[in-house]
Amino acid sequence: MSSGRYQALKGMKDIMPPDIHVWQSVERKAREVFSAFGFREIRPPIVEATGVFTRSIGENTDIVEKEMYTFEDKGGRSITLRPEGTAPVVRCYVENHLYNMPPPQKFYYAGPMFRYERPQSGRFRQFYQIGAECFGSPHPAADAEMLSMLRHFLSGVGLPNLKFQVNSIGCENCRPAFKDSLVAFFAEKIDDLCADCRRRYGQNPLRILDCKVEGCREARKGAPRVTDHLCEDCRVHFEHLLLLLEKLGIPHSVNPEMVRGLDYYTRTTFEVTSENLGAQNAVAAGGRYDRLVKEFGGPETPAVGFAIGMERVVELLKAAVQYDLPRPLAFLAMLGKQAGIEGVLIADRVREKGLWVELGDAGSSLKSQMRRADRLNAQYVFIAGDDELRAGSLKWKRLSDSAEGEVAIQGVVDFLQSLS
RNA sequence: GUGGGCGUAGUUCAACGGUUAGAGCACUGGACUGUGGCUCCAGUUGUUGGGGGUUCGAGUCCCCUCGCCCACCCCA
Repeated sequence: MSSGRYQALKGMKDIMPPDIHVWQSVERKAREVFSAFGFREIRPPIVEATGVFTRSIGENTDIVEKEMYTFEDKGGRSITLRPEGTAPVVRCYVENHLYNMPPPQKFYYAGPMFRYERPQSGRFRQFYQIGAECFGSPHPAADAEMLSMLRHFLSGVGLPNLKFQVNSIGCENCRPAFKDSLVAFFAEKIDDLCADCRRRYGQNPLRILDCKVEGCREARKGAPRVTDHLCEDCRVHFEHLLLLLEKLGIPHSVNPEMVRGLDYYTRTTFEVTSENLGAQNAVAAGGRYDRLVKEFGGPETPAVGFAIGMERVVELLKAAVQYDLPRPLAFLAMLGKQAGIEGVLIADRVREKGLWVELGDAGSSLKSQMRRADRLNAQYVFIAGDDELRAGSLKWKRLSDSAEGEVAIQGVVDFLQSLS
């Protein structure tokens, strides 16, 4: 608002109380659930050589073409703030020869990503993802495990009713043929397509399938469906995955029109969406990427992963769940210089036990200290004044019901420990 | 990159082109000299985002600019 001072950059936000407590609880839940599935944390750098992203995400995707924060470092190297988490993890996996460990190797990460886009509801230039990657298993069971883990996380955090959509976009054997049949299908309808789709027709015809323009919806009726054009292996893989999802009781729908924005996906892709978000309604998304490790110079290694959009999860949770703000166990009001010294010592002993105590200002009135205790929502107020110090004890008051009592100074720590 | 909406106190918002830009909440103090919340009283808070223009006079109208929000594109 004030224009002369510094502000956070466009699309970047300070995450602070009270929201930070929601963030922390989401992260805690992710670690808990992912650990139960055998995933371990990995923390790659936030900046990578630019090639890590251009080669994996795809040269003519929007991310690479116009959304990356790319700079030159002082040595003239092109470096990029990571726009997504999978490529750095794959780079790490290959660089550290993790393919020599017994498969599958399972990792998760959490942290900021950067994309230079126009911000809008649910979309930021610095945003946070929690992601998971599983290397070394080609089986549909691995895909199912990822989706199951995602569901446990979401319902564990308080979002049990989100929509799961799955699709299979085939592999390098069947996708080219499918693309060809799409191109053939749209060839005679090209005039009915919107300007964007006419461009997509040449670049990435799959994208025409999820265009929202009415004319394009109409034009694609009767278009060939990926799921009808899968090769035998891909078809079996997908059907097995669907069977497992059924058995696991994960409500899902197959959406043959779902397309992902990154080039590296093979076979399974999936997306979890919410109707309570805005236009950017994907809460989490992911899929299988069986060729990426090899492209990074490792051995052929199948893999599957997903990423969760933190601010979207937090947004939904703030609307759905009531969070209790952390509150101090006790507030120590002090009156006069002597009490001011004694009080600091008492509080120090209590805090040593890990209990939250706030100290009042010994120079201000008891009334204002009480008011501060109330605003902090402290459970107990302890009062240290001349009378109390002479008697070697403190008065206490419980703010919820105004109950009062006395406790020996020597016994304050025990007293508070018994309360917490 | 394109389109739309909005910028007034810490915050939520008022103010027909016309006096010194107001109110609720919040904050500080008091009524209650050592007991919070409720009530009452008093007090503090502004480059009306910034710059230019029109006008006797601009928070209000016009232009530029910056920022925020929403949508497209795309995505988590």
